[in-house]
Amino acid sequence: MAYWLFKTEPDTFSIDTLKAQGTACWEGVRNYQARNLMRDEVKLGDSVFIYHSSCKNVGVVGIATVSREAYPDHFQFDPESPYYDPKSDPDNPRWIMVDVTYQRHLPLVSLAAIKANPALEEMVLVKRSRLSIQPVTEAQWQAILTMAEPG
DNA sequence: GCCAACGTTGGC
DNA sequence: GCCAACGTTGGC
Repeated sequence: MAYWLFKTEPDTFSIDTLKAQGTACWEGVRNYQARNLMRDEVKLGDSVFIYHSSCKNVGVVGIATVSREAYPDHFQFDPESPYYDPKSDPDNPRWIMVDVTYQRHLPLVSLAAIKANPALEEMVLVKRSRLSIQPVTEAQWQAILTMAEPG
């Protein structure tokens, strides 16, 4: 069982949207390193922190689980989609997605709080913030849970 | 809106 | 394969 952090811009897709949908496909990942993680390492039943980026309150806002492993992201073939990729071959799709299922909200654990916690200084979020699909260690997972729900 | 970090593209 | 130009991410 592995742990992950998935970033989303809440103006486009928030934890509340995920809660309303229950299960949602995580489309639009267009970065090779993030794609490779989803393709090779994100497994059914893994736990995921949902992280809101590019908004007023950036940070971890909830938990989901992986409910379907990698399959082609059909938006790459849709010219109307912002995720359209004309260079992707339908016989060999370049981009994939996974499905996630809502578990629960957490009280916001802000990026500033994460950066201020010495136990989290090795987090990918802190060291290499731009990756949109990130591995989280069990220790990091527990540390953030404790920050969200002390005691 | 600014801008630093960093990923991608394309000429050579 | 190098690297400059360019585009995107994302915090602030």
